[in-house]
Amino acid sequence: MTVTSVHDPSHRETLWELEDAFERGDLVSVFGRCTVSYEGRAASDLGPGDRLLVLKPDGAALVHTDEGRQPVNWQPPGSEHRAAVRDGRLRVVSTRSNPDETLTVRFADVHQLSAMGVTGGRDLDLHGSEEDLRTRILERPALVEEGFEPRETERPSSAGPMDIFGVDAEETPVVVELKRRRVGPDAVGQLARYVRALEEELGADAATDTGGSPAVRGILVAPSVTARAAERLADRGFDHVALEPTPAE
Amino acid sequence: MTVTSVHDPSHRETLWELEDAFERGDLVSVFGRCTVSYEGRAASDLGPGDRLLVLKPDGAALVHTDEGRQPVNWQPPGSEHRAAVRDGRLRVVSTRSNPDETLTVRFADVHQLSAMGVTGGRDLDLHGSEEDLRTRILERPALVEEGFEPRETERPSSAGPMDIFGVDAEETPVVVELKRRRVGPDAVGQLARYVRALEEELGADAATDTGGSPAVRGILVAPSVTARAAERLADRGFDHVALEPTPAE
DNA sequence: CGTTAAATGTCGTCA
DNA sequence: TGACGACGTTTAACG
Repeated sequence: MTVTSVHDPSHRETLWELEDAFERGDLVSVFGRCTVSYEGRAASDLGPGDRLLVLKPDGAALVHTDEGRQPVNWQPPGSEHRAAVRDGRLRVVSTRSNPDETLTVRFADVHQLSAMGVTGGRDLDLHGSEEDLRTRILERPALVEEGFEPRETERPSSAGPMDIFGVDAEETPVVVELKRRRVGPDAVGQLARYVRALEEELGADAATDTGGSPAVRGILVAPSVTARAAERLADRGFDHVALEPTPAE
Repeated sequence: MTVTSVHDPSHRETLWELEDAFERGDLVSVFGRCTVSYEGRAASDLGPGDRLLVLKPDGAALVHTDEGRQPVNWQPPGSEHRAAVRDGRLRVVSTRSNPDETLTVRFADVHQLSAMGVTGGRDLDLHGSEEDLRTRILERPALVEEGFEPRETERPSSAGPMDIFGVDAEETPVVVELKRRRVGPDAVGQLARYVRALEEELGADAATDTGGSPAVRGILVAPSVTARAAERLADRGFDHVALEPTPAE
């Protein structure tokens, strides 16, 4: 592991270090005073100020100010970084295509440059996602409802794949939509599309009869729902089951 | 503007520099070999590897590997950073509440630390957003349709505020939903909710008559729509108007 | 605070 | 490559 570090370098010196770092595939961070402009899906301009520019060997570029989780400007992985000195000023340009986008960072001053060859793990072990919720339910279907029997996950339909397809104790088809956290109205709409698609598939004649039980049931599994989502659930005759992706401690 | 920079510092030396930097409100970047663990809405663990840790004075923390636009782990603004040396090893912990979340970075080695007091502009001038699209239409309503007349923007309804409310040449109420880019089925659902809410508001009796024209029209303005979104638009009897947020060059 | 919808969302997966 | 939905989404606006 090698780290390059230069303090208050000249623009031309920074250029050399950047070119070397690109060559080596280093992860680069540059502190400096700069302006930033972007043109692509949208367009933006950012006046002079001190920022942190991060350049990654996979093509990602990030411009960070002293605030926010999000970079003020960026370029996604797959972009190409180039550096040059024009009129004695360092300029870093990152471009990509599809869509065509360009990020330009013009430095007035470079305060600090570091570059590091990165080794070691990149694989994050993350738990508590929607997949954990699915696993939990498949292991213990009664968490959804007594007598619920999962038949298929990611079952295809004309409205896309539904999270879990199964039947209830009465053998009525059930579409289960999973959300790892509190949901709004959009999730109900998603569930409704799956239910409708399945009803059509099973035959329009099987549609809800007046006063009868529905041909296809919809169950939304989520820790909780907003008031508006609850309304829409009631409208559609869907059920909500309160369940966390991981068991409460 | 002052930049602090130390190369291959000891863990204890890093601790001092970090505490000073927190005190000054500096933007900090640390290159080093570390493990990362997170616990909060979800939980994750990341094995040993070289990473870039960015600590911001507003409480944001970012852990970046050599890949991806997104940090592999992070903490949002408003968190609190603390640093300590335990068993001779530097440990940086960032915590926040509501929800309770903790990010812990344990360093095996610190390669480089830089800290900078940030001054200068943070205000980004961004154009090409949905607001530009709204402005464009309000200036030239015929872009939506000949005879379209906007009456209100952000008009409230029981389903939330609609982007543009107006009437067509026949004085039929029109709900316009704006999207700055190609849209999927979710946008049609959003438009449908607004149209239904407005129909209910204007009186259920005004609902679509058999073969008659609808009581309330829905128009989706977006550069383009996916196939499934087009289906749903047709189902609902809504129109699509192809329009970019900024005029084509 | 909670709710809602936008975003240069980003990122994976699958056809 | 485009479409689709999850994400520890983040972020801003509004009640």
